[in-house]
Order: sequence, then structure tokens, then C-alpha cells
Amino acid sequence: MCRVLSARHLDELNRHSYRKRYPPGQLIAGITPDQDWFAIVISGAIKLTKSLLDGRQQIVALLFPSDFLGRPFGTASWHTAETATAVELCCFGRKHFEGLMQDQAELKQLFLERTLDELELARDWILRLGRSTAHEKLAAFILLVWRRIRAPECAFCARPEAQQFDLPLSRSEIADYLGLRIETVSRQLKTLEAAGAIKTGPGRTISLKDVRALERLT
Amino acid sequence: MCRVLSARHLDELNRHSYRKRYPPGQLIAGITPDQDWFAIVISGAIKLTKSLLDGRQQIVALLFPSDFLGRPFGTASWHTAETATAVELCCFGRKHFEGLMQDQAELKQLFLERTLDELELARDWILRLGRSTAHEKLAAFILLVWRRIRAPECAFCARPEAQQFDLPLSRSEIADYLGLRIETVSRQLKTLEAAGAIKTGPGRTISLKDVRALERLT
DNA sequence: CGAGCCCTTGACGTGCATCAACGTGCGTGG
DNA sequence: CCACGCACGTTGATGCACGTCAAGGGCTCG
Repeated sequence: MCRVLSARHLDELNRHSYRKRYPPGQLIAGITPDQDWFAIVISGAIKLTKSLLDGRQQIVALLFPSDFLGRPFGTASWHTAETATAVELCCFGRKHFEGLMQDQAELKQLFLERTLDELELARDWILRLGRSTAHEKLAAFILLVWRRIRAPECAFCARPEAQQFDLPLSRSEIADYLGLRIETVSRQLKTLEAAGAIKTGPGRTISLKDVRALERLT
Repeated sequence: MCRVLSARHLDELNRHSYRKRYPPGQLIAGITPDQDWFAIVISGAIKLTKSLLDGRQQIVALLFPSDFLGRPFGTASWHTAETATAVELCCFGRKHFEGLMQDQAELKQLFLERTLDELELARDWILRLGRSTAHEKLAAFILLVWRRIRAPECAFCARPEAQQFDLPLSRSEIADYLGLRIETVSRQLKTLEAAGAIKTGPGRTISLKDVRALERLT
């Protein structure tokens, strides 16, 4: 945001924002049709999930630092938001943020372009879910996390060159993200490890051994 | 658009627009990073498809009358657009449309909200692809087409009460949309027919026999 | 009439789900 | 201290939904 807003506008924005912190695995209240706030992710990772009536559920998006959370303007956005790791948010009152957008064309423009980017990402994911095999999905997932974690917006997440990092999701969350079962996730990780592409550590640690091989798999 | 723009603005918009018609199954040129126009679908249906390097492809969105086609502002949107049926578009020069949006807050606001809706739809589809079985996918697809075809924006498509209509896609396109194979699509349609939910006619005709049953399947 | 699509139908194969058992680490309470 | 439960992950055996392969039917077009 610093790139598009003037110092004066940034000031105004900051005066009306407040920080919130959440522990891992916590439902973030208020993601309902009448949600009254709006936020930007400062650190951590957030899952947006949708589910069918019988309980099957699917993570439809992962949010990382610099991503927006919440839907201003209008109608229901029917999913839940839950923290995957510890999370810090920068929040605004919804009405207030909408007002700021109306006043400051640059802010609205930024939000619009981000939304277009999100749409593009969602459609990429549609391609993945519809047309990839289990190991392709896992390779894509690992690379996606790696890229987001090293991104400049994520200043405190990891050194740019780190080949080793922690996945922000548990096995069952990965399964929900990739449209698989947890056993399949486990087995495919072993397969990737056997192929020499990665090395799984204790907990959720993972080391990249052969990025090229992973990329070839996607 | 008539709802949000003043008569004067509508006039201005119209003066700078032009109509284009396409036959079925035709690639719509210019959906590339440097696309120089922008359009609204007047009639017909358009497929947006993405594909992997080895040729597997997936339809990531279907556009119906009143939907926007094209990405203003900035970066590449990497997919192709192809007509499914005969299509009529209302086009604008890209630069010109961007200018209009900057001048007329209501237009930009409309576009933003539409984009947010599209994002929501894309995520619903992620849930479908990740977590539904083949017949659930088909039931959902049939209902989706039915609803869009009866929608008020689609004034000339079908009578609101029509239980019989034509699918805008061939079997292999349906397969590409649902992440299935064409044989599976064919068989699942038969299953739905055997269950008394639909009746398949000649060509792409379909009649709904039991909407409730279809809805229960989704 | 034959060529080429699109669609259907059947037989068969396989990737992933399902079911079940077990190991591991961690907190809780006896 | 161990016993216990519990969440999480792994591993193996089995099953099934959907993919794959192959053949054939109906349609349109030259």
C-alpha cells in the first residue's frame, strides 16, 4: 500500500487501523454476510474454507502477508476464515475502509487489481484440481508455499535463499486444500522424497532438494 | 449497467462501443497480456480455458450474457477465450473503457463488485472440483446452466419457466469444465436420466424432470 | 457412398479412497 | 513415575469410481 498512497493518506489509514493477533487454528469471527471489518494480513497464514452440507470441506484459498481478508461492498461471501499458523492482522472498520476507498481512487484501484489477481489465482487452482494428479498437486503446493514465504512482503518469514521451511498446514489441511485424503498426501510426500525432490523433516519441516524436479512435475 | 449509470454516461458509453458477432467454436482473438479491448457479453456463451503444457485442459469459467470479458488494468491474464455458442459482444477500446472507469466511479464500482462475485463463483467451483463426485458435478452443471439461461439478463435466451433447453457445451467441453472424461459425462447423464431427474433429447437438448432431485445431489 | 465428428457402450485397468492398524509425541491425571 | 487418552502421521490391504482403450452408431457434409 505504501507504493500507491501518499504520506498523508497513509497517516489517515493508520490512525483508523488496529492490530489483532490470533493463535493457530482459530476461527476468525465475523466472516459472514454482515461482517463489519476488513483486514490485511501482516504475518502468518489464513485458510478460507467452504464446505458441502454433508461435511466434506475444501480450502478455497490461502492468505499470506499482504493479502486482503474480507469482502467490502455488498453481498454475502460464504466461507469461513481460520488461522493456520499464528496470525497478525491489520484491521479497519468496514464502513470506514469503504469510505477511504471512495475518497482515494488509488486505494480502490489497488484493491481492484488485487481482486483480479486473486481471481486469476483461483482459476489456476481450478486447473490444478480438475486436471492434475496427486503428486503434481503436492509439488505445486510445496512450490506455492515456498514462493509466498520467500516473497518480499513476507519480510520476517524466511531468508530468501532458505531451502528449508515449515509448511503452514497440517496433513489434513493440505488434503483439504488439494482435494485429496490425508493418506494420499502422506504417501505422495514419501514418493517425492524417494524421488529426491524434497526431504521431510520432523513436524512440518520440509527441505527442497531439487526445485527443478518439482517444477517439472507441475 | 443501466442501473448504475446516468443517461448521459450511458450515451457516452454507447457512442464508443461497437458490436461483434462470432460463430460457435471460434477463438476470440486478443485474450493475451496485451489485449486492447474489453467487452460485455450480449448473447451466447463463452468458455475461458487454461491448459497444462502437456495438453490437458480445463474450462475455468463460463461467461453468459451480462458478464464481462477481458482484464483491464495491468498484467497478463493467461487463458484463452473461445465461443461455445454463437456470441454477440459489446466491445470497447481498452484504454477508453479504463478512462471511463476512472471518470465514473459508479462504473468502476460495478466492475469491482462483479469481479468480487466472479471470485466467489470461482471458489465455489474449486469446492465442486475438489470434493464432488461425477454425478454431483453434472447435477451442479445442469442447474448452473439452467439458472443462467433463465436469468433476466438473458432476455432472449429462454422463457423463465422452460424446463427444456439446450446445453451450450458439447460433451467434451462439459468434461473439460467438470474435470472429467467424456465417457464419464455420457454415463453420468444416463444415470441421471435413469434416476428420473432429467431427460436427454436429441443433440444437446435436455429437459428437467425433477429439479428437487438435482438440487439434492449438489 | 465414404469420411469425419460426436456420442454411446462395453471391458478392463488404475489412482486414489476407504478401512484398519499401529507408532509417536504430548498433555493430563493417577 | 507410569498409565492413559488424544491428535497426528504413517503404512498396508482392499475396494471402487473414474480413466483408458476399443468398437460401433448416428449425424452431417462432400
